[in-house]
Amino acid sequence: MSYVILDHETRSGCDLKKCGAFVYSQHPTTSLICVGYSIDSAAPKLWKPGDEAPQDLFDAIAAGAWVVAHNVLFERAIWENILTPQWGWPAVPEEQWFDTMASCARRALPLDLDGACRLLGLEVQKDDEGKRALMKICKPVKKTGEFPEDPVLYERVYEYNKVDVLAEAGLLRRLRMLTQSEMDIFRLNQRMNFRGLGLDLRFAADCQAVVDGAMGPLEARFEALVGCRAGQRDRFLEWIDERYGGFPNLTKEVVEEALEDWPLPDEVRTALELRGAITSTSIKKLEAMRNCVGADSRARGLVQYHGAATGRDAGRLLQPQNFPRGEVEMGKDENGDEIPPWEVLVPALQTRDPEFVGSLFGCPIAAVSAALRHVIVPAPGKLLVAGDFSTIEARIVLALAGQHDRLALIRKGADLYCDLASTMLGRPINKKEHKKERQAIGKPTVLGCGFGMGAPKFHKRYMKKEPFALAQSCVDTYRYDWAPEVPRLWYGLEDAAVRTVWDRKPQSYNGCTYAIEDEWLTCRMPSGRKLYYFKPRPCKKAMPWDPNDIRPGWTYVAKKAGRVQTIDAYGGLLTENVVQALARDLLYDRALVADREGFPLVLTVHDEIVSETDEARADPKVLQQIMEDAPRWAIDLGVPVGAECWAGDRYRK
DNA sequence: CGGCAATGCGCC
DNA sequence: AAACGGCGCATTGCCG
Repeated sequence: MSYVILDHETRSGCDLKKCGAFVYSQHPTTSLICVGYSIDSAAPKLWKPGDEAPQDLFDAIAAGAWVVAHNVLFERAIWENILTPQWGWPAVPEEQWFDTMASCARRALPLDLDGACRLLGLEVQKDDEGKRALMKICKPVKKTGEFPEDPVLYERVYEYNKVDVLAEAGLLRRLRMLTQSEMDIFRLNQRMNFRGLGLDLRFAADCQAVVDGAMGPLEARFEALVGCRAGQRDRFLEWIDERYGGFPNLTKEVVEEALEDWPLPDEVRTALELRGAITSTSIKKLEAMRNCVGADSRARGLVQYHGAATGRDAGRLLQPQNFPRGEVEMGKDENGDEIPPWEVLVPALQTRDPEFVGSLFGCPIAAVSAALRHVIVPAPGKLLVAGDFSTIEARIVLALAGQHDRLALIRKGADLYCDLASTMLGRPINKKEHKKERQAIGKPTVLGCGFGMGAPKFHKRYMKKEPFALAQSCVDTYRYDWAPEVPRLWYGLEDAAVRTVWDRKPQSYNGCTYAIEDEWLTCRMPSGRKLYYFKPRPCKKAMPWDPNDIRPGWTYVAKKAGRVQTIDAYGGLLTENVVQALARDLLYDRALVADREGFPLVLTVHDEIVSETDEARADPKVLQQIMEDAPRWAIDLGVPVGAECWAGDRYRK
């Protein structure tokens, strides 16, 4: 198969990082510096605006060559919005585009070109000087508003471009493309990114008006009280310390505990409450929305294919995967029926009156925060149809562990949280009469204990105010009574992986097969997909409970918290990885079908599918049917799959 | 001023 | 006898 490596260099007054490739490519000041390309490993060639059209490139594409770039959404946006309309370049069929970033993602490598090449030890020259040259000419000079025209810098950028083309070619040679099933998912991801999410900009402006109206007075009150701005953490801490000791920091956890339980002086309490509203960062999404929305009110390029090593997508730009859920109560209408919060929240915010919003919901900033996801709307004449899988990770971990009794209960319609609480308390628990037991014991234990969390962490995270013994009892119940097969799964996966890394021979456990492939440890899962762990190395490690108990273990290299780190692999982690990955495979198996059968996808959120479709076809029951029609591997594994779906004219939870 | 690292916080 | 994980963005603080 023939392939073309493509790399555009551009300049613009638009901020690519803030606005994303689509808005950037449509910005009037954006233009090409050059296009570098290499056909079938030939030496890179360069096209510059004004040059004759690169006929060899067009011929290769017309003959069906793959068109490959690193972060291909950028190249596609530039091609569609500049090269075709302004320079007459022919359209590239959707199926011909490919992205070396996707190849990196599949192998759990860093997604940036430099980082991936460096970690792989690929011999491509590093061109810092070229990069600096590009940085100098890609933005207008602040004072004049003109782009620098220094020919020396341009020549330097042309060289830089060639180096990048060669680096991408190196990546492609080393990593190759994707399996067919991953290619299908990659293409669905491209479609999603091109469709984008519709934004109700008018409502976003309403929200911003409420924020603007509320924020000034809040800031003024804080500054009058404390004498510094709310963002100045260290100065505020000093101020608190003069009035009340015992604040190690100002994390949410500490502040919440202080507000609830400590006998704070009134002024400290007031200042903390004010600061909470003022420093609320989620409302910055309103600005992000303005920045990355196109002329047609849609924001594109929001979902990174396989952004996490497990295969989950990552969010970009306005990051649609972490909208606050909001803690606005359901009100009741005159018949005593619950009113969905958005039906009150949205009209209230549309008044743009912070005091009115405050009178209904307490803090106007918190109300905006809760309403952020409602800015997402379908196109006129369409509806959002969406749904999520019910407690999917808890179900997958039980299935993978072979905990058949609990799976049978789920199939009979039992509620997992009630069932666990019942096991623990030794008496029947039901959803209606024992809300508290279900919520405070059943739910955290089912969700928290599947991946090896110990009692100390469990206590700290879920029941700080309860006796430690209760936390211990939850953890013990899960491990020894409720799902004893699950700990066996942790140890089984750990043992299989350790043996594979030490002996370099494949080992399986419960349908997961670890093997050494090239520079990776792979884990082939029941879904057929493989997880990758880069540079696995044997190591010896002391057990947490006894520093003298040294056992074989292994480490791998991955990007964590933004930088490359060596990570210690242990059973709970491996289990978590496989379970998260299987949930993703289930999601995309169904998403592909939904997309094909009348529910064009616009977003996925880990266990949730969001589609946008004509009002006439917007039947959530049909989507639910698609989602619950589990693939063969999930049925064989015994995963009970359930989905809850809805249709509506605003995004919601 | 810009880049980088660390931290905090939102989601699943 | 066993340890939660997976993300990105905004902000602060530090460095050049």
